[in-house]
Amino acid sequence: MVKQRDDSPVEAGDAMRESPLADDLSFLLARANALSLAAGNAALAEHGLRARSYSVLALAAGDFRPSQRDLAEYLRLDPSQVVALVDGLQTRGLVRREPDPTDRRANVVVATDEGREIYRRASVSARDAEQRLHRGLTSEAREELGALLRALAFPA
Amino acid sequence: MVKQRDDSPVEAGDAMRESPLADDLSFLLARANALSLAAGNAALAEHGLRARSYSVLALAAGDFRPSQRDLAEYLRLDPSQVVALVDGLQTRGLVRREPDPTDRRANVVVATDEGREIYRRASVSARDAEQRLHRGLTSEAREELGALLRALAFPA
DNA sequence: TATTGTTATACTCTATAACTATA
DNA sequence: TATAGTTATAGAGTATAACAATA
Repeated sequence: MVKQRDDSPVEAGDAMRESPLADDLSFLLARANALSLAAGNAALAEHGLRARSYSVLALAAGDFRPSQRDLAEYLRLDPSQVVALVDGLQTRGLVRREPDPTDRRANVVVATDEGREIYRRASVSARDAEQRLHRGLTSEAREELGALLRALAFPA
Repeated sequence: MVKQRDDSPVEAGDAMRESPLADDLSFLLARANALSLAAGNAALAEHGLRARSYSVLALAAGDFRPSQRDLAEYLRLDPSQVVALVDGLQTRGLVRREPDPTDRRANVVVATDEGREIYRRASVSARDAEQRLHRGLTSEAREELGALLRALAFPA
């Protein structure tokens, strides 16, 4: 994420619409992500979460019983980063490490009842923030964007 | 960017296709950006650049004569980060700070001849990497993705 | 008074290597 | 031999605050 400022994020852009970067999908992706991450972190702050801890909590609150390795792969984090994220959530009582009965090396990360409740509330804030950010798009456009991003995010 | 691993980035995803995050545009944007940034940085490394220095050089190589402030706004960087980026490029002789004749506070950042040449070569590498990453999309899909990302990256 | 570039500082995120206990 | 989790460390990126020169 990049520093969030109060002024409009455009301004200089008006003069640079035809910059060498204007058609660069990597640049557009990075800038869109920076705005999205800034808005997401701001919305999650009242729940004591950030984007990464929120995404770990979201997966722990589902029915997948992901191992830490699963979390690392899905979230594109190094396993060592998952340790710190799970530690933080576990200290707050939002997730538990449970032994995987089929593999004594592995921990399964599951949300506690409180974790599920915090996740539920945080997901409302996150959704609100996202809708505010994407208010310029029709619901069809959002749908299309999701399909295109899924193709990039999870290549065949 | 997240650590780049040799194995497929999917794996855990197969079991989590229907995770609470699977439809989260912010998450998809973050994951797609992580892959894009990793590929971009890898492609730019042989030119001694990274995504951020490349984007500064790209704008300095255009016809805009951007001030450091312009660069900060367009790239969503703090002005203090631009100082460091321009310092690095200037030390390598790829850009110059020129006084803005209309505002003695401001520097205009322009690419040197060598900077333009490095940029030209780097842009080929960047384009190749991007095409490899987006090979799953038709050119119409890429066009559509660009339009949607522009709407998010540069809100009205 | 406000803005441009700058310095300084702290924090978060990313990347790598090595270790242990299991498989 | 390989994998899951962990520890440690370094480097890159993000966020704030303050200052001098200029508008």
